[in-house]
Amino acid sequence: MYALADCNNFFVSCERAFQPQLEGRPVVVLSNNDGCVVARSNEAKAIDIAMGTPFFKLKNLVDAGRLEVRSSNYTLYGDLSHRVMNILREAVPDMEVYSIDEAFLNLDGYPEDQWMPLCRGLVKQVKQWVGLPISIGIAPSKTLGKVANHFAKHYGGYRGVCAVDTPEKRDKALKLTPIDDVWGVGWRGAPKLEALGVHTAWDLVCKPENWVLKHMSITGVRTWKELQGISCIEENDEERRQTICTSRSFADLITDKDELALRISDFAGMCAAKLRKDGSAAGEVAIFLQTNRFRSDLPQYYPFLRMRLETAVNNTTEIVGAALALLDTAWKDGYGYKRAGVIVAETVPADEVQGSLFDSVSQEERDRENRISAIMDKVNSNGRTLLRVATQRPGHYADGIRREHCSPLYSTDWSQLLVVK
DNA sequence: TCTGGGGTCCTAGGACCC
DNA sequence: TCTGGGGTCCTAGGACCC
Repeated sequence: MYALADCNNFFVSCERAFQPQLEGRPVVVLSNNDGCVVARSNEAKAIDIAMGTPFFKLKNLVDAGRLEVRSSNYTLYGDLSHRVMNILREAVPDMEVYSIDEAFLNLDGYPEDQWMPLCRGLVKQVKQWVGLPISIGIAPSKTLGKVANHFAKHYGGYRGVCAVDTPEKRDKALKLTPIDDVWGVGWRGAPKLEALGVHTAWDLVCKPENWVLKHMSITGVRTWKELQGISCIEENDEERRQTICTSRSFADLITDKDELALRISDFAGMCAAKLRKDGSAAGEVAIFLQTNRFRSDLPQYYPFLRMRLETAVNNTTEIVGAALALLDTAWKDGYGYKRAGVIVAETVPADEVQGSLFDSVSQEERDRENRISAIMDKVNSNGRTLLRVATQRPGHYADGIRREHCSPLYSTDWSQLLVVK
């Protein structure tokens, strides 16, 4: 039996935890670069602000005082997420952090009559200790947990916790769940299923397995089983990511190669640090550049280049070097670059790297680079990039990214808090 | 003027092997 | 003119998630 704990309107709730004047008001949080809406309060949803709306379309609402807006503050959200997860883990150690605002708690081993009081207690505790509202759905599969969570979130009568733990409750819940609300059925799949006469989760469950396999493939069959309470989505317990990407859009178009090289160095350095954090090394480095696709008046160019490394590495110097070599090939004058990124792939455990006979870098050199990277990690451990290679950008990595409505780092940076006061 | 960032899994099709 | 059968591996692209 699973309990899916999910923070309500997470980014907005994080802002509200420190700015109670936002309570009861329509609030949106924007993506990086103040691009588009990525989180909405219930009041913002009520005035039909869609997920992904470009911010410039909402400026008049903000100017009229009818909408509150905040830039995304991932340092704040990450810190509050940790606090929530620690509370949940304390209560149910067998848990899987699924995303920044969601976790699956494994209730197996807890007596059935304790599920509800345990989860109600967690809702109350997270609100009291962190100031965030959460909802919990209890069910025998993760997909049904999502369904239960949806009811907990949208109907006040459940007081934050809904259990779909009997066949009767399950059938009733499935009949009330539109097919496009089902976890695993996306915006492309839903219209297709609608056309085939499947409008609710219940309609899908009523189809035979071979029908589901034919129209939805193997992943659809898993969803179909999960909706019947047969758990078949396992935890991804692989701690090593297979690919790691660091990318950003820029506030202004970049037309200077050296300027772009600074950003690419930064992204590559961040990828290398993420690799080391995972205990991984990458066998491939790739970069991509993108012009502004909305500017039909300007020439467009979307290069994606990659190179295999002789030996898998995770030190900053070599990853940055590879990325800059790719930039040399990818760069073309005459374009305005709006977005760029670095991807490291083909990851392997750092302590199981296969050496190469033909490696151009000696083991001594690499050991030295690895030691330097280890020192960088220690010095940079408070989240700030104080130590960097010379091709990286001076100043904070977020330079060049628009964040005009950003809250202070309330929970992690006392100096900023005092300045605001 | 202004439109995000970071992942995983599955499938189809091509290249290649015998 | 007629032109097999059975595999594996890799890649690109699609679909999904948050």
